[in-house]
Amino acid sequence: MTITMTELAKRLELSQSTVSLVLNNRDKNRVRPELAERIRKAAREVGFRPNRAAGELRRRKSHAIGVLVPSTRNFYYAELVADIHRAVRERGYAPMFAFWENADEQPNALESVLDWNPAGVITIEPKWIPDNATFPAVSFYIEDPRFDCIKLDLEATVRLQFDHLRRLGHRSITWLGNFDDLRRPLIRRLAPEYGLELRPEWLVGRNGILDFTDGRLLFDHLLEQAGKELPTAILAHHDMAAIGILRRMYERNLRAPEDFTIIGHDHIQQGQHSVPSLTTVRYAGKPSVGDQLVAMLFERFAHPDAPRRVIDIAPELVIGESSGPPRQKHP
Amino acid sequence: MTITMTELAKRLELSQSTVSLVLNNRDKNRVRPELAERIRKAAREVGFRPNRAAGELRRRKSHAIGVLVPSTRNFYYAELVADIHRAVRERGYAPMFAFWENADEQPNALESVLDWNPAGVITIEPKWIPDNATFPAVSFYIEDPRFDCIKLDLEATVRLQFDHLRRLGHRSITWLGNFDDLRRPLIRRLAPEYGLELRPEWLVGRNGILDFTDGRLLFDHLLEQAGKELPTAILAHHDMAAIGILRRMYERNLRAPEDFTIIGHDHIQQGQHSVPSLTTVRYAGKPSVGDQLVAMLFERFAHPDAPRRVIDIAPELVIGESSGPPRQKHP
DNA sequence: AACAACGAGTCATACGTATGACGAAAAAAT
DNA sequence: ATTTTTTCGTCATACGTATGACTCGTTGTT
Repeated sequence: MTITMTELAKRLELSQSTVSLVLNNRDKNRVRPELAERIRKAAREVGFRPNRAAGELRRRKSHAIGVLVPSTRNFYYAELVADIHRAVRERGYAPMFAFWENADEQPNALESVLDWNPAGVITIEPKWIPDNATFPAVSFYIEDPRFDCIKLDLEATVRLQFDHLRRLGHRSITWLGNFDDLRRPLIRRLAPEYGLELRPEWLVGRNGILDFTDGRLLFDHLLEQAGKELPTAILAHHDMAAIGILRRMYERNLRAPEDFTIIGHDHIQQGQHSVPSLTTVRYAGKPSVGDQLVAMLFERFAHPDAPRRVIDIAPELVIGESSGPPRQKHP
Repeated sequence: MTITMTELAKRLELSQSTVSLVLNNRDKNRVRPELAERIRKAAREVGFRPNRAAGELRRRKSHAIGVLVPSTRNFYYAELVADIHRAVRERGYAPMFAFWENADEQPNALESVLDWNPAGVITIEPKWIPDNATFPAVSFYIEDPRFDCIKLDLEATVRLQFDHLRRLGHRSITWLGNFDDLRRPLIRRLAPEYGLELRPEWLVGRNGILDFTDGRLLFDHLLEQAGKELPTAILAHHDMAAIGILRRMYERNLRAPEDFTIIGHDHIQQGQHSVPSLTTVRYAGKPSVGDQLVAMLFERFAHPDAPRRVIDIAPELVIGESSGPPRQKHP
């Protein structure tokens, strides 16, 4: 924000165009190499930095990428954000993040991102994108028929979890998580197929974005609401909730996997450092989800009229200490 | 990036200036209210968005705030980042984050932030800022004589921790953390004052940015390197390291606080949900550190020549389950 | 009646850069 | 010797906006 290119040119007694050509490496056959070097050297010395606003105005192209993320309290998203950040910058663009904690904040978050005229937008769990959206977008987790999308193969996920539980000898399960989550109906539908009982009174849930504390609360609800009989295994909304459940179990003098098998989802770092460590599901694959989202968006930039793409990511089971055979008699 | 103000004006058969005046609320006594309303309505209808680049170019002022953060693997920083993000946006600016994992990546991160001509910069643990920096900056944790700064009162921190340990009856301690951390010399200096022994062979450490795994490794190092006698209390670099230590203790069939008292630092969320929960130190205070950093920077914008400010933040001890009286006889 | 003050808009310009069109000199080709 | 090509630069312009200067009626003041 200090010295301009024009001023630099004046000092060198050259035209601004010449300087511009050199500094943008467009000087092939247009500027003598030694002169080019002199310009570069001078630019370095005075610490010249092109004015981004002027450049973008002239090129008629923004280098901002809007990224809409539901909270960073979920550490899975924190890691995703770091990935996206890196991938976007590697391409010479700048990510503009906006976080929303509740669904009704999303319009707001979107607005504040659009204020930056982003070249494209990446949304995680999009709940609301206006119809007159003109920018390219890619979405994650929840599908939007207008955009490219990366989905998790949730049916495969549930089947993996169920299969694991069946092998361990479990006969009953429940799900502690968000009411609206896409896995909830899947779990209800697939449970019988694996010989797993899921009583309606075991199904407790919450709305909104969940964190550790919600795991605690949901576990308490389960114990209050369920009758004498309890399931032997619990599928948690995500690892954070699972950690909250484990903590609450500890406070109630219950142990995993002896009293309940707990299975998480997301494979966040600290799930592997908890006591006990978490059995969970991860979505690996190289490149990472963040990388793929960014790659997809730039693919779309390059080919605006290519057919819409949907990528499914396959789950992997990560077996930790929180799952094991059920007790014969429940406490 | 679609309809421009000029085009909007043309459609309304008005001059671009008039539209500009209205949309920037500079229309007092210059545009008839009903006409202003008509303009606003039209703008809303076509989804007009001012071109940020043009605006910034004209106003000669960027709305970007550079934020340099050492990694987000440290969840304390993840929370700090979220705070800064919110505070910056509330002021109508946009944070440009850059993360660095090793000290030698910081120049790079800084460069990529400066490419956006930020109006100011916030740095966490700055190791390297060039001398010819022209922008205002504020730094956190490590002091830079050129910039405003928010520091933690680390001596008070160590004294709080030591006092807690003395009351519990501890006579010996060590520190598992980064070699270069500012607390290391403090701990060595203050330990005798509290009747706490700290043998040189107990002092193990690492370089760089630490996470869960480093806690594990450091604990192993300690057991390998120390002789027969071991300290009864361990100060961890931060909560992440502390959680790693707790996990490793569990694997080695050791328990906190019976075998070792563990004290963390930072008060990250999941430290309160671990088993056992962490005794740790937090830096509370309203507003949060993130808010204060941002406020400080904007204060600097408003008064570029005000004297340099340094704010010290007082620690608070948060007592969890990981600290307790030492065993009489060590295993 | 003369003039000031105000209301309601428009004009013109500058912000800093990128780039196609142009020019002049030198080199190469005929 | 003339024409063509290449080399090395400069000129001029546009990107979309914000804003001080300006104009032209209308209303108010003495």
